[in-house]
Amino acid sequence: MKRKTSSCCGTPAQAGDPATELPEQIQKDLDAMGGLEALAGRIPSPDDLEEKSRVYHALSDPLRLTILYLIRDQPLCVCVINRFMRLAGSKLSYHLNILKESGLIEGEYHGNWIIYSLTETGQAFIR
Amino acid sequence: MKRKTSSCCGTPAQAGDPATELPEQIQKDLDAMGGLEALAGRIPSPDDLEEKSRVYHALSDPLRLTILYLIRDQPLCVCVINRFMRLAGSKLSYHLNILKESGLIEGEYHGNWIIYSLTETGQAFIR
DNA sequence: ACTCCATTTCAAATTTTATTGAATCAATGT
DNA sequence: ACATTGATTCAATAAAATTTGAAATGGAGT
Repeated sequence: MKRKTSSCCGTPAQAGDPATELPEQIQKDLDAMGGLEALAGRIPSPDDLEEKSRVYHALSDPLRLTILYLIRDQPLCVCVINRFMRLAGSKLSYHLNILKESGLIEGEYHGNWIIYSLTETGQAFIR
Repeated sequence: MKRKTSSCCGTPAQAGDPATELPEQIQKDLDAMGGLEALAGRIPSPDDLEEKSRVYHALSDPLRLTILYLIRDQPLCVCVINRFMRLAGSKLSYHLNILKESGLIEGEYHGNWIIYSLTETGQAFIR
């Protein structure tokens, strides 16, 4: 038995397909902004998406957020940070590294210590 | 052999400990803002941290970011979203659910379709 | 009631992240 | 040179997130 309307989404639209049925408001909005094709234009490049994801991932852990808030107003060495966190050194180091790789913090050696501070990017996220 | 200065960070500070040695700028900044104790005050509550983490985690995946950008300017049904994403239905559903649970998007049934749109929170993140 | 379709839910398999403890490295003071 | 301390790196393990495919749900039309 042949159906009156083609499926909306099961397969990509084909040249000969009858018009797709969609909820009317969606259809209206889509047309108003240029149709399906125009949608693609507002998605950032894959590289951009990767970069954003990396930053958000770094922010997605309570431990790491705590570190960021700790050094929000003044840089601190790892040892002072760990007065609060009370973590295994290697664990703290692991999280500091994720924050560093994502560009949210930077570390500077001062003799025996490494002093971590927020980068400009980091400051933008921690208010 | 007894050491002249106690360790900075190996163990929590004790009442009788001699003053901790720290890089001078750190020490100065710490004093200026009220010492170690004051630091704790600027860390959000555990609940806040969990909530923030959840939102950032939702944002930490290129697929999910793509979805957010797709519906940035107009709500879309799952089927239109998947015209672009070309994912297994269950996979798309999984990611949509993470975005929904984190409060970045919301879905509304319209007959056979579910129309997803950015929440206010979602809009704040996607510009 | 039955079918069709959009979408979700579930459980198993896979992949990615995080934790642990031991080992390493670099700077400092003796 | 040696011992000490702050911090990182490494390899193994544990835990969490993601992917997959099959099955279930629920609305709409017949």
